[in-house]
Amino acid sequence: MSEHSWIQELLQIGGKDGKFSEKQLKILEAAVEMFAEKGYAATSTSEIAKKAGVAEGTIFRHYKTKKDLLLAIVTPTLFQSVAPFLAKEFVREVFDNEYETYEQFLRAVLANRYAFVKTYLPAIRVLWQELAFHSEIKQCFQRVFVEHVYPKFARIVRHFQEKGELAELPVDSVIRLTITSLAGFLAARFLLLPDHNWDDEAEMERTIRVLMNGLRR
Amino acid sequence: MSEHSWIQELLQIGGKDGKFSEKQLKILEAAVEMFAEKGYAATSTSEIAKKAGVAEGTIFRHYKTKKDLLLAIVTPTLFQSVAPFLAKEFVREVFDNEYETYEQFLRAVLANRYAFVKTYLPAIRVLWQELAFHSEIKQCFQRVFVEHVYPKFARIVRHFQEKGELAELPVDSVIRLTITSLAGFLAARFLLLPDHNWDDEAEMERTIRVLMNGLRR
Amino acid sequence: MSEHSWIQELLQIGGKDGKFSEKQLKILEAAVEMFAEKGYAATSTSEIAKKAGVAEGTIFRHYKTKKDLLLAIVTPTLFQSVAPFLAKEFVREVFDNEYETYEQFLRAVLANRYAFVKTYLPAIRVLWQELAFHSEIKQCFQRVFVEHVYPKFARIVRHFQEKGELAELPVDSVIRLTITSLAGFLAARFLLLPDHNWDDEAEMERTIRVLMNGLRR
Amino acid sequence: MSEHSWIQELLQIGGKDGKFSEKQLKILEAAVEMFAEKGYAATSTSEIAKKAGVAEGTIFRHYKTKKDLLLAIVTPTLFQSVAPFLAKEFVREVFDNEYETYEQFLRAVLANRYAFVKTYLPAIRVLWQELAFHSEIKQCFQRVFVEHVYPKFARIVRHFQEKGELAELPVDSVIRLTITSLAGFLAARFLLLPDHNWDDEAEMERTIRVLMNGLRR
DNA sequence: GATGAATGAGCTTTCATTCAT
DNA sequence: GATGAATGAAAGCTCATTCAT
Repeated sequence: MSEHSWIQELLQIGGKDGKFSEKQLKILEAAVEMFAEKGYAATSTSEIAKKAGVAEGTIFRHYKTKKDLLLAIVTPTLFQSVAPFLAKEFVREVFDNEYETYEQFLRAVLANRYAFVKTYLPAIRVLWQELAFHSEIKQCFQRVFVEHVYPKFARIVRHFQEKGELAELPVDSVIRLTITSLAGFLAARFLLLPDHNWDDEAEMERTIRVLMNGLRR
Repeated sequence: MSEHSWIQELLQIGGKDGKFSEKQLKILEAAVEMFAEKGYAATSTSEIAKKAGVAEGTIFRHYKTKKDLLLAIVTPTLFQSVAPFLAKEFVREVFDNEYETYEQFLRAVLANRYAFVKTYLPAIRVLWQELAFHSEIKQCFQRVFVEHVYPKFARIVRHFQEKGELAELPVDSVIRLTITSLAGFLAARFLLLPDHNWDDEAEMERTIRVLMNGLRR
Repeated sequence: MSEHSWIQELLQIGGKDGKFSEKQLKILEAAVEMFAEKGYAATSTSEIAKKAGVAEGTIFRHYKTKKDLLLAIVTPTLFQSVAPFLAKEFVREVFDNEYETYEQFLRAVLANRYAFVKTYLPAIRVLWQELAFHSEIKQCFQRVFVEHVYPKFARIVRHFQEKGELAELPVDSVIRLTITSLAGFLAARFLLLPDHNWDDEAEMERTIRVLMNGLRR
Repeated sequence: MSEHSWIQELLQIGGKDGKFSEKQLKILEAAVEMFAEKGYAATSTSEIAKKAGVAEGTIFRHYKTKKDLLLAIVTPTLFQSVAPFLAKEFVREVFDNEYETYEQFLRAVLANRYAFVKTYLPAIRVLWQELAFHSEIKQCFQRVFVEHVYPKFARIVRHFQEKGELAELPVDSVIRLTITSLAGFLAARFLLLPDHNWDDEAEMERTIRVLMNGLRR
């Protein structure tokens, strides 16, 4: 019946299946699209209601304020954005030699995040834009990064430095350079020049190769 | 008398000295700060007027609409952002062996753009945020890039590929990787983690080094 | 419950009964009165709202712009102003000897329009004033006149010229003189000197008599 | 030097020659035209200033308020509108047999007022429109009518009733019917259907003829 | 649970008017 | 006398939110 499966998937980080009614999904879908296109502040709830095909009041039955609606979109997106690092089995996979090299690890991460961004682009746009203006979101982002992403990432980097693959640069710098490289590709690919004629496979390959040449001992 | 020299400098891409009155500069300064902090759409003209210490009507005497005020800030910022590539002597400097290596060239560009971003951060924030929502700005940006930045950048890259310094990667990819690396550093440094304890000299050095290791033959 | 029957009647040229809510009628009534008193341009929507006892936003829920509110009043008034000539049975009545003479016909028309103006005076004032400034209204008026009023009026005049009652003046002049005489009386009576001590019956009788003496063979 | 002679003539009801400066005339001319086209309330002083080619402040140097500017146009126009009846020699001319019949008298008045309206149409439009909204103008108009126009007109009507030319209708009705007929022609000719293909001579002749047929004993 | 009319605060913009130059 | 930058009140209109149905 529902056509909104992508929204539903994005929002269901846990197993809360069936939580969203048909109308609710329409509202969320309409909101993501309009927020991505015009920005949160420049989108009116009446526009969202019209696009979603519901009455204005219906929005406020589900979300007490317009901002709640934004957070309902942005918070799950934020968590999904760093999902691999939240997964319990993730670090174990690295250390259990599922990835023998940092390069293999990068390749896996990039492929995974590429697919994620491609699927959920509008929601990511919204997150990215509004991050700058809403301190709750920014703080949430920083907390997640500091508590979950950074420690695991650092262990992985140190692991491959000890294995001799990576040069003895400061761990923070390696992380920063890595994220910048991968995110830089995704930003260029999907945000800045989405209409450019990209050879995705090749460009990802080059991105990894150049980065690894730079980072290797 | 005036304290707004930084705005004045930013906006005077040509030699239009003395063009801005005291009140106009106060308006522009207040607008940049508020737009950077809360976003264009979420900032009201009455807030700007109050912060600038002028009557609301005064804003509209100088800028017919709120959007005109935005463009008065964003357009010069956009041009200044790519200013080195607009300068006539720029390419000549490269080919006249002012820069013997791509690495030297990168170092000069990064130092220059680092200073620029540091000085004009709020205006750059505004440009960066609103680029996504206003097609006129986006188109202007793309035109400037395609007509001025890209061709010169490509010549430089080819020059150093022919000299044997750079690997024979596609020119577009070299440009993309270069911009991503430098802009990625600046974004991390000034936008994402401005409060982190950065050792700017060292991190810029590492950024250049890793990138060059990646790009070298 | 409702006290606004006159507005409701005026606006319901067709059989759209029950179309207007209580608040909508209050808005229309307040608007007609204020437009008549101060003119459209000099009346603010906040004044209308206050007089109507509704919030200002409520006006704009029903009428997208202030001008739409004007047109909602003026357009029906315009049609009602020439209503007799729009009625399908009207011409037949004349030719079926319901009126044996032009004089009888004039008497009927004048009595009818006298009652109309007396009842809907404020709305007619508004129509009359704004006709001069809004080309849409003027064009609508001209179209209705040329397509509906003039042809029927001309047939009637020719009919009584052929019967020998009216002199062989140009039809256009007869129509012009007739309308000028009747409308002139109504304008003097209700617009220019409403406070004068009028003997309406006698003055209407004189108006008809003098006009007919002038037009008769 | 000046091109504004018509305005100057209209405004100089007395012999105040040379009273208006070049700029003042430009302001008045621009104001009349815009008030006639859009109405007093819908015309801004800045529009007038732009059209007149002067600074906004200059208007307020000559006329303390926008309303003063309106009155500076409307008051002279009002007096000129009934000018014949204000002229001292006017009644004497009638009784000294300069006009042997009411019909001759009407013909003279109509020709004179026709020329006046044709020359000063925009100012008359303004007077006519604003009369309805400004009680000072209305009162001024009524005072002039009651004190100057009506008594003289009444004497003339009685004169020709005594001479046996006019029927023994109430004097007020004769005056009303006369004014209505002449003003009705001028209104139709210049305000309602200025673009119609008028044969002015013939229509004026018919107007007089029909009216006289109606009023004659 | 869903609706949409109603609200009133707040938005961008315009305006008549002032005043230092 | 003329200017036009500056004003701030008020204009038309939009908006997030409420609530009776």
